[in-house]
Amino acid sequence: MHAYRTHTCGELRKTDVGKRARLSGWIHRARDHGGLLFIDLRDHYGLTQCVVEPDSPAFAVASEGRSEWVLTVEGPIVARSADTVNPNLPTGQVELRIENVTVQSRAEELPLPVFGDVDYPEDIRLRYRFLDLRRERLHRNIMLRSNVIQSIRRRMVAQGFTEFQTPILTASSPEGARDFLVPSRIHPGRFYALPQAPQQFKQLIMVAGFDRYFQIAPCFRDEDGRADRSPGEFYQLDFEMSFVTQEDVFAAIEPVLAGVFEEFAAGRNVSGTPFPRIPYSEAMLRYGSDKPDLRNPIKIADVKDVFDREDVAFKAFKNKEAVRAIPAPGAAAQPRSWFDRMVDWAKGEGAAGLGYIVFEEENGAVMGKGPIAKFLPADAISEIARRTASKAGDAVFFAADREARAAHLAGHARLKLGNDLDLNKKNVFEFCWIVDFPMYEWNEDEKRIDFSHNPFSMPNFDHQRFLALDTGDKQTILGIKAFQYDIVCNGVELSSGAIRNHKPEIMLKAFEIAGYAREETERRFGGMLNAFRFGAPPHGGSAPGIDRIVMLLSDVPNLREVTMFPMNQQAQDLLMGAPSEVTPKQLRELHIRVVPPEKSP
RNA sequence: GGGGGCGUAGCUCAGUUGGUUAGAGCGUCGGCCUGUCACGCCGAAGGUCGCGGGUUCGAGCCCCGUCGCUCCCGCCA
Repeated sequence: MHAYRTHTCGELRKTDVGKRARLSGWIHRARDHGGLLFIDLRDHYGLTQCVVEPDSPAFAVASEGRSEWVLTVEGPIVARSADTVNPNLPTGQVELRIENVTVQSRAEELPLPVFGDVDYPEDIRLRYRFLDLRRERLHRNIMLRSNVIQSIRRRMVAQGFTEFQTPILTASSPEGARDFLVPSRIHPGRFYALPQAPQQFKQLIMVAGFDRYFQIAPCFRDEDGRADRSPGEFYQLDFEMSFVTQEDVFAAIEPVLAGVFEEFAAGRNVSGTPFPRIPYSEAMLRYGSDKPDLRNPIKIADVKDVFDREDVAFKAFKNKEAVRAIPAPGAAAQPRSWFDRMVDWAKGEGAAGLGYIVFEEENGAVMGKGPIAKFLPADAISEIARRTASKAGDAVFFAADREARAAHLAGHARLKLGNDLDLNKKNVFEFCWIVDFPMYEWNEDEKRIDFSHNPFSMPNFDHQRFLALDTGDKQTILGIKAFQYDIVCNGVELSSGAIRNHKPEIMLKAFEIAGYAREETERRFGGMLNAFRFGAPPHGGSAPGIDRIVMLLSDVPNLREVTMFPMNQQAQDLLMGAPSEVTPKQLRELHIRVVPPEKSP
């Protein structure tokens, strides 16, 4: 007989009755009846009830056991009587009658109970992560994560992709985030950087002729955390393809994502392929966001021209850069206080206010009510109703401001209304692509043109005209779209990707437009530019976030629920005690001197 | 860097307008219990009310500061 177990704790069934078994696991729960002792023994696979009778030589030892001790028990498998079967347990038909027991390991009083389903404070959960991970929900989430990654690998390989590893110690990279730096012992004063993403490497892999690459890639960014953004490190399904158009990239990755989501949807619906493609400008108008949650049926409308009409007496929205109408279906039934709370909420979001109109039926016609309705002629109100698909019983809110702020407020109001009015579809994964991102944006603070997203995207613009552009032609430049695209699912940005700019002249010009002299671009990205001078295939790819995929599938609001050993929001590992101080010897070898921040008095 | 919330027993929490010795459940320890599966019953131990200062006859509660955790803004594709 094996030293520790003949079966797992999730394995025994009625057909095993009569066998002898040896099980090892943790005491999940013990019920001591004095004359009879039940121990629920738990391992990775499940739970088995074990019984000791007082005449058993094992009784004395077993009755000492407490929660989370590790035991090995041995004895016959017996059937439970009909009235003692536990239908909630896969092993509930049988129990192991303990004849021998060995205590493998004792447990002190627990700082975090494994049994039960109570929420505990994050810092205790993180400090005792090994206990938290024993608990059913987290254990299940971590297994889901592993299964999702396995499924992704299988599907990517089936699509003809090959997995390669890229360096972890590399050079400071061109993404916008702060780098984690690693000092070089051999080269005083020089530093490696951990990759923010394997962006340049995967492009070099394409230049090297490997055609279709992927990697479950660790990425490192020294930025502050959020519930859906781990501080420090996270994983992406990084992939890249040669000789492809944007549509080829979509066609390659859609079935992988849709397939993974269907495989693990557990009864939830997955919107079909192809995913809808929504131009960035339309997303910002209709959803007020570049990551629209399509479970929410509300669509924002542009009504600036209605309020600018001469016969509209309402002055507050005149000459605003944008006026957006956010429909609130069914909201006419809400009390006045509900509308007041919406207005207060908008002020909390930094808005001057939030006008609204309530649509009511009167003599067979739809009438507008509310504080601003009396300033609008009937046909203006019906035009607003038409554009927002509103009918009697509905309401409409207005956001008027500079274009970006109006879109932002309208987008947030849309989400709030979807939640508050319970309008959102349930148990569904709604995917979409956001396409046609602008290549550049105007930086009002510094009065200059910036890359609006990834500087390595190919402009969707005639190449000859692009090379001939006057860098001062602001209007044309701000109108240039890039071959760049995001995947969004249920309002969560899963990935960003692009068809890359593989032509050195166009890249130098693209950077020149954003204010980088050719010499500077050569200096910063010379490695890649140089590679592109020796035969670079047109290529593109993307990088869906693994953690966020698992978060959506396991329906949790926080990345720590799907990460084995996460850091806290302050980017500390409370279990291992990272970051930590190091010895003076280590610092000397690395040519590092620490200058502590000055304490303000 | 900024804003909100939280901090009371090992754990989850309650704690009235500032008023006697700060309570409950789980856990721990002791006792009883032969069919439980959130076992039950009896009893006990366990507290720097995050920390420091202040107001007050009196502070878990009010004020100031500070630390920790968390969520958000900034930041981050």
